[in-house]
Amino acid sequence: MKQREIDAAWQAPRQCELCGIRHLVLFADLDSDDFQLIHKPIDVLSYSAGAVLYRTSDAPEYLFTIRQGLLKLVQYLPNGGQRIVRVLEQGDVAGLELLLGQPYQHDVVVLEPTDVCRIPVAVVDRLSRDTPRLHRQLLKRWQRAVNEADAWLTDLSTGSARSRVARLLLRLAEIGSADRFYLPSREDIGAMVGITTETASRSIAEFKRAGVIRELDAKHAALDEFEMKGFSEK
Amino acid sequence: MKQREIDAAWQAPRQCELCGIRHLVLFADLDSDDFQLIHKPIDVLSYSAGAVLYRTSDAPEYLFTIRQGLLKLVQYLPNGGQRIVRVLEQGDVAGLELLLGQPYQHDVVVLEPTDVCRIPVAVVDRLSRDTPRLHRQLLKRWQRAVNEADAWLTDLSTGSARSRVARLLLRLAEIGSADRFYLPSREDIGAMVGITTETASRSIAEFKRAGVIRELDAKHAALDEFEMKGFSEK
DNA sequence: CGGAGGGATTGACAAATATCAATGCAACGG
DNA sequence: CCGTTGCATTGATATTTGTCAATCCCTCCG
Repeated sequence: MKQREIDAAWQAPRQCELCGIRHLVLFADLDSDDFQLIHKPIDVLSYSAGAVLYRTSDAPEYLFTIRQGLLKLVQYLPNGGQRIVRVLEQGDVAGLELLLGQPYQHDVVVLEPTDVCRIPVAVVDRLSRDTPRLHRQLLKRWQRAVNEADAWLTDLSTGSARSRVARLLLRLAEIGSADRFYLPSREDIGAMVGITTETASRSIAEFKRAGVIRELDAKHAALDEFEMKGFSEK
Repeated sequence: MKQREIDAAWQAPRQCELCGIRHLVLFADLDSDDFQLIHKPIDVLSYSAGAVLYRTSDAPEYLFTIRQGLLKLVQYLPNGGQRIVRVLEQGDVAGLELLLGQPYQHDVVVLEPTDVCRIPVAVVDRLSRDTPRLHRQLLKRWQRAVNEADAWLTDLSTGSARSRVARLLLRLAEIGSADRFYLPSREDIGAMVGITTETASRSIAEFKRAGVIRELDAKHAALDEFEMKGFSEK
């Protein structure tokens, strides 16, 4: 066990340098010397749908870079209500708040099979202190989070239920591949746009009847972007 | 004119070092040497209610540190709708997105008389490149923005109209002084919590009748926190 | 003083959404 | 293969919220 951890720690710098999607991730701008500052193991982990990356109550130990997949960030109201405040995809980072000493601010749950790099917070802290090359990437990640959050407020929390759902699907379609996007459960759709499960279901059913979306399998569909934009306006 | 600008540039470092609220602002951690890197004028400006700090269409030249006051960040939907996505108070920064090369993401409008430091983006860019002491403060500002945005999604965009308004007022009460908080126009309340002006008005009127809030003047009120928390739950 | 103008409030009604309940559908395990 | 289980869908109503319009209340200005 000890040995394995040490191996991982030793290999991490090399593996990171060779990472196929490094241009997309937090460590994009680091150089060889920077990687030598990594003295704790960074593990690549895979999760399947429904798995929990972490909960707000978990010990704040790791940041996660999303290599592949889709996750939801859930936040709870004092009265028990819950709301999905964002969705993470390739290149996003979960747990940035740890860098400023905060506990995890969300529960993070896997929607589509996901691969992540699990990075000890100490590693990023150290790099953050000693290499300016990480700073810009950190700022970019924060900025992206704010932009997304603002968009969820303006796009997904305003207007009629149906148009909110339409705008959500257009957003998910941009994340997905050309003709296939992740269609969340009706309950999750409701939690994303602030409506009930039933109303979400009615909207989706209506889109299906109108032929604006076509169900491919239980969790995926294709949509007619032009038509859907019509629905998104009122 | 030229001369005045040069004077300002020369004075900025000293004035910033002596700033009475420096512990609250972006430059909190800078040292004397850092301030020598400032080669463009930082001006302190005052705005009265209704003034516009900037619009999305403005040239991206300045960041603003809020010394005092209250402002709203407004974002527009393609179909013309608008939504207030956040409110800024003392210590907050407007225009952080410029540091990453983005244009202004909001229109920023003064709600209560406001003093700001207007900082040329080049100054922050330079400091950001050359002093790590600024980084932590930048990250803190971004983090605060995300936390606020998430809270606006969960607190102010979920539940019945009345409870959203209640939660908004509780939030504003925390910003204000002990027994006096800024009570926005009904139209702004609507734009903050995603309901119509009329529904906002009905909620406020109901709170007044129930004695949960007391109007002090046109734009200020006091509230009974305990009672209001009752309303905020359903 | 009187009148104009800009919010705020209220009422009446329409429309949208939530709620409660039943049914349909498909995957899964025994 | 059949029953169970977990969603999704749909229907029937109850509530909430939006819409349209009128009135009220101030403040400002001539």
